[in-house]
Formats: sequence, structure tokens, C-alpha cells
Amino acid sequence: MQSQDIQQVRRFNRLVTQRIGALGDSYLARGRPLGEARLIFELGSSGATDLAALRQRLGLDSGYLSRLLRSLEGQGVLELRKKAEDGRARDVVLTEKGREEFSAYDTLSDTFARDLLAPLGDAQRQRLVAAMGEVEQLLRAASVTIAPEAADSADARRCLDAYIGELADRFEGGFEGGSFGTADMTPPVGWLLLARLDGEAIACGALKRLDATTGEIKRVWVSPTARGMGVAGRLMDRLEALAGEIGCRRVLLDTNRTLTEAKAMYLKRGYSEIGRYNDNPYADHWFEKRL
Amino acid sequence: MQSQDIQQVRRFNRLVTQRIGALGDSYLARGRPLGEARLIFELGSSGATDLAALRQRLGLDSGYLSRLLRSLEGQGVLELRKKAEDGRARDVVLTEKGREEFSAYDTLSDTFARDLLAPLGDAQRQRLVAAMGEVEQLLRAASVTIAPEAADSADARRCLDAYIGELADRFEGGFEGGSFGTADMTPPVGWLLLARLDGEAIACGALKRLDATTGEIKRVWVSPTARGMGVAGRLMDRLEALAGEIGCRRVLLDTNRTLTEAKAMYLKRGYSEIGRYNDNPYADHWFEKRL
DNA sequence: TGCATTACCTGACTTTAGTCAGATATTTTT
DNA sequence: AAAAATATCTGACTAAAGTCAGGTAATGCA
Repeated sequence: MQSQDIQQVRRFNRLVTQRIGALGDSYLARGRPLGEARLIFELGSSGATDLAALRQRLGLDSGYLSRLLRSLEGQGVLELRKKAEDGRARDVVLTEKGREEFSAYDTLSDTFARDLLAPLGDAQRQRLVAAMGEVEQLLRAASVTIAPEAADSADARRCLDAYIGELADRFEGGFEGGSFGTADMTPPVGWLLLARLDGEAIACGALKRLDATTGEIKRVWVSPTARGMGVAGRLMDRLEALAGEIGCRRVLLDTNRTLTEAKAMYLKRGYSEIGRYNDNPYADHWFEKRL
Repeated sequence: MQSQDIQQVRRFNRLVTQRIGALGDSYLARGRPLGEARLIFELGSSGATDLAALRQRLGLDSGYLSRLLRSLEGQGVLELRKKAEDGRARDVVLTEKGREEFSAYDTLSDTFARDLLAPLGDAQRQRLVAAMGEVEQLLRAASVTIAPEAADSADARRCLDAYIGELADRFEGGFEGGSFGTADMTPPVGWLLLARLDGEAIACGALKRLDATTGEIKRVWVSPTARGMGVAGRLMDRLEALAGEIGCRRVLLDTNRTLTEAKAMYLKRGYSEIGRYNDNPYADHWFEKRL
């Protein structure tokens, strides 16, 4: 990483917090404490929620939230209602007045964005919008975390099932594998890595030990919403690193002929095509990489 | 302006305040109230300042600032000294300890930036840094304001003198015009527009009435530090609009052969070359645009 | 010289944001 | 049915941030 990259990021951070952060806050508070404004904004964007979820999302203390809600309830902005299933818990909903407040915030956000772009000509505006899109996408990509996960966790299940669903859609003859067993993704036989974006599981990939010096990479899948962010590449990096750590000197993998992007990626990453090494009926190509 | 542009700006604002604004603040406070941290940061970046300037820059109440300074002085972070010229006013300087604190913030900023980039691969990192640079430059461009200015104000003088200095450098035979008189940039004969970025004058341009339906655009200059931001184009827009407002149906302008970028811009903006319309000894090309 | 102005300081507030230890009511578990 | 666990609320705090009305000393001006 170059020092001028760091400097660029710092300049960016400084300018952007100054121009957008600071201004945006006061702009959007509308004479109301920021805490209250944040709450209304959150409720307006997400509809009804139970308090626990709200507390979690905004990172608020339970006592503090309770008081904020009481105050906003008093202002007629929102309503609290007991949940039917659980008499202890409550749901919050914006009232009509609350929805109006929210849409005022919404309009202000629009105005703020519009004023930001207004001084620029068409060409500059387009460049700015495009660059913002790029920064946004890459900042998102940068906050993806990858970590080992138990293969039987709910998130792991969700990813693996989505993967199977996609195989069934894409393979010419469908896919009849059912659900994967967790055994060969559980140490010390195998490992499952899960990628998360803001807590949500968006990708997975597994490594299985074939023998003392050989690993096999399997079930690399990225959620359609997270594609184009380089997550697959980072997963492969981590899986290969993991293979190295457990003593592998080479990794193998197979793929179906319909998964052309996957094949291209393997070649780009230094895998070379080899002969059939397993009896996977869905595999058409087999690859190897020396570590 | 397209509605999807606005949406992109809003998504960008949201993500960036979340990822950079919020995190950055707590990251940089170092267990110190944010107000104090901001003060140290400001002093570290700008060196010694008098209180009035500091108050203005940070937007603080005089009483509040006074207390903040007292507290930091007590911690040995800064010193207040009476000004020699004015016994009422004071200057603030960081002590050695203060400078150390500042450089700790500096290191933290670096770390923060580094951590942001760390998860990305080379290609993605380069794209992100490039896009950040683009956003930064264009946000800066977007905050340039253009307004009429008295031709004899200090800022106007500075711009016009810089313009003359540049002409003297670039014209093959030098430039012997001395300083411009303010008469033909003063209404109702003429007008001077000044462009500012964060309060600093960075560009100027003048319009002079030649007759009832003819205006002349003169002295369009952009500070070298502000070039490439499209300021010249925006100045021309405003000058032409102004010409329209005062009843002009065409605008004229002349230029020297060494100012090739200017000539290219005039052609691109719809000016067409005409014969000599004045006796300016430094002019080699004459242009006209119908409004 | 004396009066208005200025630059900053002090004291006495308020609001916002947040923490924490129980209290209360309602499930869930045993 | 009693005990344990939950979900939220209440009361009693604290720190930070900010406001405002004078107060004091130095300066500028008539």
C-alpha cells in the first residue's frame, strides 16, 4: 500500500465529513435533537419494528431508547403497541404525523443532494455521480469480513442452500445433490468460511482435506447481490492460505461447464486444468494449483 | 438533473457518514471530549492562531472556547500568550506535549485510512483511491461560488494582479499594462465576478459594456491551484448570463496567441473568430458570440 | 481625559446524550 | 405452581456541549 494512497484516503475523509457529514446532520435534524431525528428516520425507512431490533440497529441503551420513544409518543409522532405473541415486547409504528415528518426529512435529503450537484455542469455532474458510485461500491467491498463458521449454523445453511438452488438452476440436467452434509466442512476434515457484509452472510466457500498435502476447494458461492465486489477472489485467497496453514502443497477443485465465470477466475488465479481426479458426476473440468 | 443521480448522492452520503464520519470521530477522540480533540487537531494543522480566527473556523461560542482552552492549558497541551500589538487579544500555540498529541491523532488517521484499504486487493484499492480523488476534486469544484465583487476590494486586487503577472510571463514581449483601473469594472459600465473556494478568491472575470447591445468579456483568470475544476467555464456562463441581463445581444472578446487553452475554450463555447474590433496591442484573435 | 468599543473571561444556566441499577410485567422452564 | 429468564421501564445519575448575560482589561477616538 502506497503512502500517497493513505494520504488520498485521508484527504477524502476530511473533505467528505466536512462537506457532507457535518452539514448533513444539522440539515436533517430540523430543530429536533439528533437522537430523535435518527429514530424517526430509521422507523420511516424500515416500517414497524420491535424495540429490540431498533435498539440493536441504532446501538442505543434500553433506558435511553425508552425515554426517546416516550417523548416522541408524547409529540404524537409514533405509537407503541403491545405485541400479540408476547405481552412483554412492543412494536413501534409511525403515526400519520410521524410519516409526514419522515417525508420532510426525505425531501430535505433530496434538496441537500440536489444542491450539492447544482453548481456543476452536465459532464462534471456525471463524473461525480459515477465516482460516488464507485467509491460506494468499493467501500462496501472493503467492509466485507471473512471468517470461519460452523457448517451447521443458520447463516451457513442459508448460503449453502442458495448455492444448491443456483446449481439446480444452472446445470443442464439439474442438480440432485439434496442438502450437503456438514461433516466434510467441519475441522479437522474440512473448513467453511463465510463472508459477511454488515452482519449479513453474503458468500461462502469450503476447504476439504483430501490427503496430507492436498486440499480441495468446494462450494464457493457469492450472493447475487454481492457480485462484482471481488468477494470470490478474497474467499479464494483465504481458502488457499488456509490450505497452506494445514500443510497442503496443492489444492484441487472441479467445476461444471456451465459455470464459465468460475473457470475464468480459476485460470486467472494460476490454476491449471488437469485430468479427472474424482467421480463427481456434475464436474466437467478439474483444476490444480501448487501453493 | 436525473433522479437517479440524486439517489446515488444520497446513498453515497449515507454510506460515507456511516463508515467514515461516525467511526472516524470516535476513533480520533482518543478518550478525550470531541471538542478538545477538534481544537488540538485544528491547532496542529494550522499552527498558531489568534482566538478570533479559531472561534470563527470552528464555529464556537466565545465562552465555550475560553473554557476549552483553559482546560487544555491546564493539561499542558497548549499555551496562551498575549499579543504584542493588542493587549486584549491572545494567541494559542501547542506546547511540545500538544504537538505530540497532534501527531498521535495523525498516526491514528493514518491507521484508520490504512485499515479502510487493507481488505482490498491491489486493483480494487487503486480503483477506490482514484475514485476518491475524483469525488474529492469534484466536491471541491461544486463548492466554488461565484458572485459580483467590487473591483477595488482586496481580493479583487489580488486576482487581477495575479492575472497581470501571468500575462507578463506568458506574452512573448511581456506585458506593460501596469495595474488595471477599476472604472470599467464598476457598474453601470462594467462588472467584476469573483469565484471563491472556502472563502478564498480563486478566479475572476469581467464584463464591460461596449454599447447598448454589445458586451465585452475580459480578464478571465483562474488561479493555478484551481485549474481543471471547470471554474473558467462557470465564470463564462455567468458573464454571458449577465450580458444578457443588461440587454446585450452579443459579446466580444479578444485574446493573445500564446493563450491557446483560452482560444480552444472560446471556440468550444460557440464563439466565432471575427476581425479586429479594438486596438488592444496584445490581442491577436478576436471573437464574437450571439446570445 | 473620558467614553465607547473590543477581545476575551466568568458564572450560571440548559439541553442532549448516555449509563446503570433496580422495578415491573410477562413468558418460559422446571 | 414456583423459579428463572426476558423485555421494557423508571429513577437517579454523569459528562459533554452549548448559550447567554454580564464583567474586566485594553484600545481607539473625540
